Amino acid sequence: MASLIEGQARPIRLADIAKAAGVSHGTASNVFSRPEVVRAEVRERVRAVAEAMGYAGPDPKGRLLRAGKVNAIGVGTTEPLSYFFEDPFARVMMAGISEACDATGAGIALVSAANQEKLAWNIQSALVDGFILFCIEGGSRLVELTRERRLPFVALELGFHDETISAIGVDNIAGGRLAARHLAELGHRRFAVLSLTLGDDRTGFVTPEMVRSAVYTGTRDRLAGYFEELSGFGVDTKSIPVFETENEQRSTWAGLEAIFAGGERPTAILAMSDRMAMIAIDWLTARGLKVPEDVSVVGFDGVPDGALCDPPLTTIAQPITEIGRRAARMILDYDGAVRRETMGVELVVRASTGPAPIS
Amino acid sequence: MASLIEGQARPIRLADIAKAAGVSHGTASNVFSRPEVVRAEVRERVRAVAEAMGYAGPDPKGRLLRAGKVNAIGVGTTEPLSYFFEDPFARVMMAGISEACDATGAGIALVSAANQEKLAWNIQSALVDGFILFCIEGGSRLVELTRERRLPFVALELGFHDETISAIGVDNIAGGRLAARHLAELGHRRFAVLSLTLGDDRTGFVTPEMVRSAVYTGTRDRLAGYFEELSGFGVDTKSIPVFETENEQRSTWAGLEAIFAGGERPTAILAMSDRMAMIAIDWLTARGLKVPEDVSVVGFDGVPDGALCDPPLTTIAQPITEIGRRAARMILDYDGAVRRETMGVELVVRASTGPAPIS
DNA sequence: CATTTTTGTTGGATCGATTCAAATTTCTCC
DNA sequence: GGAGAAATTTGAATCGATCCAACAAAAATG
Repeated sequence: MASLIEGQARPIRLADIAKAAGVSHGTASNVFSRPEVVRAEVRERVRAVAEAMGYAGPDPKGRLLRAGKVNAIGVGTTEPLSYFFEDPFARVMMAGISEACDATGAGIALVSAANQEKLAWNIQSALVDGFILFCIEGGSRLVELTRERRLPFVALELGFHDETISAIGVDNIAGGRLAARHLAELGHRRFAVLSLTLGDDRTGFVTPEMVRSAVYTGTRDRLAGYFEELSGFGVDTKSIPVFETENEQRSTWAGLEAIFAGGERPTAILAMSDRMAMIAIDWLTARGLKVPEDVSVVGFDGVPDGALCDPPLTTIAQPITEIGRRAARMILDYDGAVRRETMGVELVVRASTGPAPIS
Repeated sequence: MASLIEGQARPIRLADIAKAAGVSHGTASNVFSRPEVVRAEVRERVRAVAEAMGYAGPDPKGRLLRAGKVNAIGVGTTEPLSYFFEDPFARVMMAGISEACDATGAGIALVSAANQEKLAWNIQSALVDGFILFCIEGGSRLVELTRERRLPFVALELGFHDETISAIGVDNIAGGRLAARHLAELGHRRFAVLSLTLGDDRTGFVTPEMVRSAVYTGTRDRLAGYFEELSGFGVDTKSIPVFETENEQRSTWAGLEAIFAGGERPTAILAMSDRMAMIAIDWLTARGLKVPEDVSVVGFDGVPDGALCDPPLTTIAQPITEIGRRAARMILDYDGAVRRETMGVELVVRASTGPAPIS
């Protein structure tokens, strides 16, 4: 049926249809975008001509320029694109963003890049009305690049203090306290911390000065929460080993090796992400240490995988989906204001934590 | 620094800075897109003016219209957007697509919609150079809508025979045979099949006539593979219950209930997706039936979750990531040809299958 | 110094639609 | 039949850039 898809040469434009049907551009345009204002007879004639000529419908590229709004939001990260589909935290967040976008019919464009130049280019040329930024490693660079685009944007998990930009985060101090209190109440007194990064591209043990000069306030606050609470239980926080990792297996293993190489082994591990916590559980189990009988582990984030692992993970749950929804709505309903929201977190007790072993 | 982001009234255009800097718009354009052709002195002057006026850089909307190519590929489905982040099969596929896109710097736009009208609109207005279609339920509608856009597209997991469109799929017959042979060689003789849908929106037991008139040839072929192979082992395939599900929990449970309500219980289940297979394992375990001692289960797809579940799932693995990569490249390197590729599958034996129980 | 080459700049045309004020046609109703 | 109202249609202007042929200026060459 219809015409063959030959003559690849020059795609048919609305103007071609208008001429062929003997009407003006204006009318031809109306046939597609506001059919009710065109007389039925004319409308059908134009439609027939369009069909016969194999017109694909008004090209969104043209419409876009006129309309101004793209009706899509960009989600950016410095990780490779596959991060969105593989990382459990990102996935739940994306589900929340998707929900808000689905509700208003907005699209989602994923923005990322292997290297910095490409990232800059991709951000500059993304066809979106605003950005949601996953600020992990190199978040400040990402924010800087995005700021130049002068489009609304929201930073997620904002790792640094910049009051001039919109952001949604969680109460990291409260989360840290909740985790620490839970373990302390179970009788634990010897701890170790698997920390997210405090600055860019570094792993290893952390000193108090490094904490003070932390770039990422999220990390700093969780640590502060842990320490404040533990101090209240009479724990000497200065002696707690804090190992900075990159939230992946290699550096987390290195951290665990280093922590367990010392003489006084911890009976409880405070991990700043569920991912690290689960890696830690695997590592401990492989070493013959039972979780939670020998070592308790508490994570942070509350990703669904945590409930499925063995043993199920005790964690500080963030309202990830809700954060995603709100972030998307901030962009969709942008009103020019800088908004900063802090969401609450809650302790979810599962089976990776238990009473401190009798020493 | 720079100028305040006030005067929201009218964003600055390239033409504005050209005038302010006293150069033509052609030169101003060159400053941003081909800086090497403009004299250093002029270039810096224009840049300074742009900076001072708070110019956000050339608007991609404008560039796009001229350039013609969007440099992004659309991935469409009839499921809600969150499908891409939640379904394990989709996630692996997206990882493959992401990889190819990352490599060439192309973007990904997710296209989906709650209802049909919105879906049509979203497909019509997606800013992409081509589409990759997840053809699940309602795949034919999706293909029809996309065809009207007259942009290159590839169907994934093509569920119906339409030789005029590009598609990438797997050898479903071979996969079916592999699964069936494995079980038959373990001594199984009583089977049940948890099938994907043969047509749209139906669940329940399947009759031979329904198989013959199947809309989805993928489903039909897997079934054919199962039956051909089992016949070779002397199994009466006519007596094998085949239950059509929607690849989710509710209908899969219903299928299992129906299958196990009968007198002669199967010792082996052939599931057409890993998802169903895992749901089946849970259901059986909850019923007190041991997998694989009492009932063996083999899945189809080879998603990573299958290796993690308990017991780890024996399955027919598709090269999902590779399919994704190829699909993306088909769009990125589109040459006007209709391509149809069939990928091989392989049997991955894990712990969900074992010798048939002695009856 | 005249001529060619090289290098930089200009401004009109174009990409493909939408919009809206003005012009035209059609319809109502006396 | 004609005035006035209502319904349609027109066509120029616009969205924001890039491209390119033509021109101008500066540099190199004979």
